[in-house]
Amino acid sequence: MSSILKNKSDAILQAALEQFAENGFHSSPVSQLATLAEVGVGSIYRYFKDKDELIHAVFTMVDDALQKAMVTHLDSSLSDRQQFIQLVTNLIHYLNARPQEFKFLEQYYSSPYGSQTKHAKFLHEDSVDQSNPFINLFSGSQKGTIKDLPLPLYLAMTFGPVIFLLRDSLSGLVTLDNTLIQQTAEASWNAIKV
Amino acid sequence: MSSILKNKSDAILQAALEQFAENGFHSSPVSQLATLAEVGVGSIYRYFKDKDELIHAVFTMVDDALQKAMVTHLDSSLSDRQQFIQLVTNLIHYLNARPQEFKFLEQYYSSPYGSQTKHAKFLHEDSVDQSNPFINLFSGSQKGTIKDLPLPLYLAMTFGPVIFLLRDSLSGLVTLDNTLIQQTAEASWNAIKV
Amino acid sequence: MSSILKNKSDAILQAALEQFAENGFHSSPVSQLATLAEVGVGSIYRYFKDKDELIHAVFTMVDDALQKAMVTHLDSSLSDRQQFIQLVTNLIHYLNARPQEFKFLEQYYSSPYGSQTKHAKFLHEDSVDQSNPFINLFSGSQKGTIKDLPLPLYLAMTFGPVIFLLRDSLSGLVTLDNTLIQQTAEASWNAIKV
Amino acid sequence: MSSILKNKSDAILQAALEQFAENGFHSSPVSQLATLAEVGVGSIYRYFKDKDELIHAVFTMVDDALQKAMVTHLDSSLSDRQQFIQLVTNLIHYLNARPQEFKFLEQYYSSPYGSQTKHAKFLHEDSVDQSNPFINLFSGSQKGTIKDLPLPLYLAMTFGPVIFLLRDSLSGLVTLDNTLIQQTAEASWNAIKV
DNA sequence: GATGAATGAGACTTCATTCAT
DNA sequence: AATGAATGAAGTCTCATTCAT
Repeated sequence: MSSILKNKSDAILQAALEQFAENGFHSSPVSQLATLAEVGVGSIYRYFKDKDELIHAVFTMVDDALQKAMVTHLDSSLSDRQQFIQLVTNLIHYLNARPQEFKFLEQYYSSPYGSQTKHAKFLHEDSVDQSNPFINLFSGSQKGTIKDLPLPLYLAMTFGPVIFLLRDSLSGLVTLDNTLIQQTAEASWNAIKV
Repeated sequence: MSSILKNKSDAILQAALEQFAENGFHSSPVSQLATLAEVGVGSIYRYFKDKDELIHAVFTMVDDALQKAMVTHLDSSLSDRQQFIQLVTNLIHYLNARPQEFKFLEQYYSSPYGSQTKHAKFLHEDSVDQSNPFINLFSGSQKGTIKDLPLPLYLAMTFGPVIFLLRDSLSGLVTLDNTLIQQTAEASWNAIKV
Repeated sequence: MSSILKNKSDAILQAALEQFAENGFHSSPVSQLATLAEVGVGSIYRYFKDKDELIHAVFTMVDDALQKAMVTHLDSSLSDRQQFIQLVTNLIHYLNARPQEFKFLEQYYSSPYGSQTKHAKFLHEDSVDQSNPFINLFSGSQKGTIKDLPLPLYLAMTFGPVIFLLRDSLSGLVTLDNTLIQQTAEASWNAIKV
Repeated sequence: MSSILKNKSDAILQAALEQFAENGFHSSPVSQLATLAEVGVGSIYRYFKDKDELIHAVFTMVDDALQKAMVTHLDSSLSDRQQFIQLVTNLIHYLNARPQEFKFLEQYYSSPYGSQTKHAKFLHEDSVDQSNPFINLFSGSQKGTIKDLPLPLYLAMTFGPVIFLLRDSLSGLVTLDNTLIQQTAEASWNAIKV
């Protein structure tokens, strides 16, 4: 048996992501995940203590990949504006191509699960290290390229519109073509630039 | 008699809103709603076909009130900029003071329930009537005060950041004081103004 | 529907007693209890928080009845010897006629459930009141009719042999006829009398 | 090789005894026994057909040792009284020092497992051989030292109180010091002596 | 022989919904 | 109209047992 997923754990995570995105946590019985992952129910409990832990594990998987995707092609030799637009563009492209990941995250953050985890990571001291492209970018205020605003507001102006648009895109209410993506990135930049 | 019925129905809706916001749809047994609303379980089924219908009814209640709140004090004699800032300010004040409503909406939209309903209403033809203050505002492009952008992008730049900030506010990650509200509204305006 | 048991709670307790005695706690699925009690599974959880609580409730029911049975016909005007023999006789008759109750108690006391409850009640201060026939009896040492021994030893000499014999009786290894019962009661008395 | 097998089998039996005594049969997963015995789960099934057989094997191990312990130091040249007291003392000392063995036996006998096995062995014809010290002792009636009672009653008066006291001792309700042990043995003797 | 990953039957429990009162 | 006791489908999780390595 040579599955695409090299190990059972990954097969379970992938199946869980699909089901959770499609049906929500509470309409995805563990038995269904097992069927989709082509494993026995009991196997899921070998790899994950319970359903909650599985949900968190899916989050970690999705979030890690998203973090990486966001900073792809971020060239620190470019202007702040160009970097910012690259970042937003990355984000939209990545998530728009991955509706399951986006739906999962939306659901996760607005559930009791995500209320603990949150995107608090952005704001935590220990994540504010120099290697974080965000921080370099938003410290542009010191360089006079962006306004001097509280960090949460930068984040809100960056991620808020993107999330809102992605929802509409997923609903089929709007088509996220390159023009719209470019317009969005520039509008966000205009919101925070000097 | 109809007034008594109205009261009972309202009591149920209110109890449901509280429980749903606090515990989520799936951790709010109908029996618990009944207890909180001080009615019998069976009575809930007299007013609402099933739990799903109740959830949608709560949404309608919350959404209607929100729509009204947003356009409060919108003086069409003011400048587009001032009207826009008033609108965003209304929205933030209203929802920040009503965490239950906000949590409910977040949960509703990112669940299988909301995926159908959506905030599609904003974009539906039949809501694009002249009496809608939004439309007047976003038709400012014709007056040269805001950029000529697709409607969904206006909405994204208006509501996206607000929602993002409100989440952080509810999480306690940020305090939404008047300064921050003002900064947010202006940043959003800068994103779309000419 | 006019059942023998006047209410559902009693029907459940009775069914549970039967099953527990026959198959043990862990081989008596709740679903089976429900079937035997002729109620729905869910109904059991209306009356008892969980299976553990049901087990404890059965114990209370059985133990209460046993306590009453033991002191039946205890005439304090009789001699200590006669009272003692009456007590032991009561106990044997009662439990020998009720194998289910006996099996249940045996199982309960030697399980994690009973380890907490124990027959500690006999030894607890607050049960050592004057209305307790046991205490009056075992305070016979002050009247010179029984030896001056620690209370636990009285209890051991009274109940220990009875329990042991009842086990054999249930196993069919011995027949507890009146002669044997009388011999047992007298042997126990001889063990503690002056 | 056989010595290695023996060790592995013993390790399993010992681990099983500990877990069963501590947690009960049904709260002792085979996997846990394996971990404690430091063997693979599969190995347990090499030595024992299934969990039931393991339970019975533990019983045999514990019971054999107990039988041996009881007749230790039984000097047939001593008086019946002295032999009897030695026997009871042996029993109490042995089991009071081995709470696991005692707990296991209690649980075994009051479970569906023990209902079959029972301590029937005492009463079975084939165990009533002359080499059994019990039989010699209880045939004292023919020598006029003990009353002429049915064998089951002798056993009840001998073992019943001991078991009852040991329970209390394990529960911490009583301390089985030498005085109490002596008093117990004598009380039992008084119950059956002429 | 030894191992432990994999399995699925089956246990406990919850809760939306019904319906007799 | 109002109630809430009763129900059982369905969900989560455990664990004895197997079998490929």
